[in-house]
Amino acid sequence: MAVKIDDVARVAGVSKTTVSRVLNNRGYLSEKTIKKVHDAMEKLNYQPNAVARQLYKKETKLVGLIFPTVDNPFFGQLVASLEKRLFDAGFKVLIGNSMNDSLKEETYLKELISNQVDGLIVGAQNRGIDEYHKANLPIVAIDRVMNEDIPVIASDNYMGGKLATELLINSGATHIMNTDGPVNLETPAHRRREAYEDVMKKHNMIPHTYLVDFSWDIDRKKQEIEKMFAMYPDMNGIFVTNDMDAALVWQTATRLGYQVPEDLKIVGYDGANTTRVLLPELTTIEQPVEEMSKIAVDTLIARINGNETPLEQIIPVKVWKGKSI
Amino acid sequence: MAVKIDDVARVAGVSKTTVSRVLNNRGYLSEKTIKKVHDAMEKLNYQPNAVARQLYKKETKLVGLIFPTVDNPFFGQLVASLEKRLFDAGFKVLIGNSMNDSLKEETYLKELISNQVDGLIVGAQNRGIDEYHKANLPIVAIDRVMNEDIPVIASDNYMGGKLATELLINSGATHIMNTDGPVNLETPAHRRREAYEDVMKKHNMIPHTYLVDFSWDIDRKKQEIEKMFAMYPDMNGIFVTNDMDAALVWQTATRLGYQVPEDLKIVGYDGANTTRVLLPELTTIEQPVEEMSKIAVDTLIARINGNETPLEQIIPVKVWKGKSI
DNA sequence: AATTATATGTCAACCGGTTGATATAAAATA
DNA sequence: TATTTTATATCAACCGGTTGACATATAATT
Repeated sequence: MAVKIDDVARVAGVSKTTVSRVLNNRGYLSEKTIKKVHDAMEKLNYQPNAVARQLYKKETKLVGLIFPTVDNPFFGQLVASLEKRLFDAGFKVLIGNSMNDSLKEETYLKELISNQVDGLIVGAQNRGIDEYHKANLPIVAIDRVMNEDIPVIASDNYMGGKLATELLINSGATHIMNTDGPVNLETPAHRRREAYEDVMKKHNMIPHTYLVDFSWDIDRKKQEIEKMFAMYPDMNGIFVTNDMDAALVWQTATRLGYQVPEDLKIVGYDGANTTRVLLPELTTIEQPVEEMSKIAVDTLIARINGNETPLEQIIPVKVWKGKSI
Repeated sequence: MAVKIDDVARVAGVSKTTVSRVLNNRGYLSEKTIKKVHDAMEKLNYQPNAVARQLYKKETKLVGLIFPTVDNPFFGQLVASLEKRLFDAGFKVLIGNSMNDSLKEETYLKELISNQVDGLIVGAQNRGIDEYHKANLPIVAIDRVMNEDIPVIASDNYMGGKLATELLINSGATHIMNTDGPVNLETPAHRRREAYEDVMKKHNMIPHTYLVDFSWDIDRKKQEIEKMFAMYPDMNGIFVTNDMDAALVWQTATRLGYQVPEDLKIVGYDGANTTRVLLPELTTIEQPVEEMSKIAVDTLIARINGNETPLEQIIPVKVWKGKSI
């Protein structure tokens, strides 16, 4: 049977209330009493039952994270960073990997609410989950548009798309493609494509976007990319909307006999830690993961404390110079 | 104010107990009553308070994961997989990234215990945390030796080290190095080095292991690897204990003018999803992440249910054939 | 000596569910 | 018709902390 506060009180020879006072550092306490209580806790190896406290306090110090998966350089780094910052701010993290499954995302949302999380940071990409509206809970979204009153943190996707396209043009590419996820998914990431289209038009080039769905598995992606090469044989530059796909494009290009960057120039997007170690040659647009994470956590905590926060916070991106342009 | 069970009872015109019965599907209930209650829950958008239930039931359906970080291809994939399997088994996941910080690991452990998790899966690499012994809790360790009575799941590290070294020898390398983490850390991963040493000796070669600490940052690692190249100029083969480090070795080699695999043959370890996409050219020993994850979750659930489990479960590895040997 | 500040204790209510014991009404059986 | 069985609902205690109200005792200050 687990040690409880009454056991500590008995061993320390004080009342339950006094032990609770020591635990919460409230009210008048003498050094002697504090020591007695601490000794008893030590002796019994007492760990207060957070669940009991949570029930009374209506505060769990838990934050839920709902993201597609941590098995991805960008989301892995983002979640790791969020977790660290939340830990430093005294929160524990309940995690849900929704991986393109609306039902799973909805289930997670319900369970997290049921577990009384103090707040939620959401980066999953599913649609039509109106529970978020009903959830009377502080929520912050990363790179995702949700309800009007849910603050969104995003990298400067438009600037990123613009930089990427300009890099390709300036390095001499003339037939430049773009990849993007499904258009009907309303994410700020689509601004990358908008910027690509704007820049292309400004340079009197015809934009072509090719669909590569985030949820496809590797083999499916490889097939589709191969199709793209077949459909657009003059392509000599491509802005790929994330680095994992960019790696696949590069590999396919090599397999088909293209030299990168001579025959094909590639620019990716994300620039996560892992990618920069495993594939530093890939020129890419680096998302400010640390800043996004910091602002997301700060914003969430502000909301939890009932403070006003901006509804949209856009953070500048950087170019990682590889050897693919 | 949140909706509670009494509100549902009032709206449905039944008692609190009846609502609880409906929620838990216990005792005699008429169809009519069930419908009334469901309608009321729907109408009020009721979510039961899991914390209250947890307090009474002494069961949280929470599992804690303590791992170094999810910002790493191997751990990211492993955690994603564990999370998925635990979710399917009805558990939610509380995550702690301990990143080589014993104090943080200990803090996590205490908080997870305090949060009454039903079990723990640990893959962190810190030493001397005896709280695990005191924790009267089902625990499973992945690739880590802990208490005698805590079951360990690991890939066949010895076989992996043997395969890696033999690959290098068979491809013609004659001066073969090995990297490993600190020796004083008792992890099953050291069996890779033991195998390397055994195979080298068997072939009448002198084994040399070079320390690369998992906790060093990228720049530090790069420096140390560069030092290694300076110290061992005849090196023409190397078995690197993880793929991220192997990528750094490869890059350093290229920078110093080595051709891979002509001048230097490299074999890594881990073979995670992300690595195989971003750097498929790296020949590596592939850990059976999915199997390890499955066995870890099955073992934990068995322990939670009070069943006996094997104390050590070793899972075979595979070779991923790249172009680095 | 009277007043105030400090230290500690007891008690009971509370947080929001769960559940064994118990009551009541309807249906079945004697 | 009386009694037992079955179906359904209610009551109150409980899970393990926290907290406000109130009592008491000692120490410090006026």
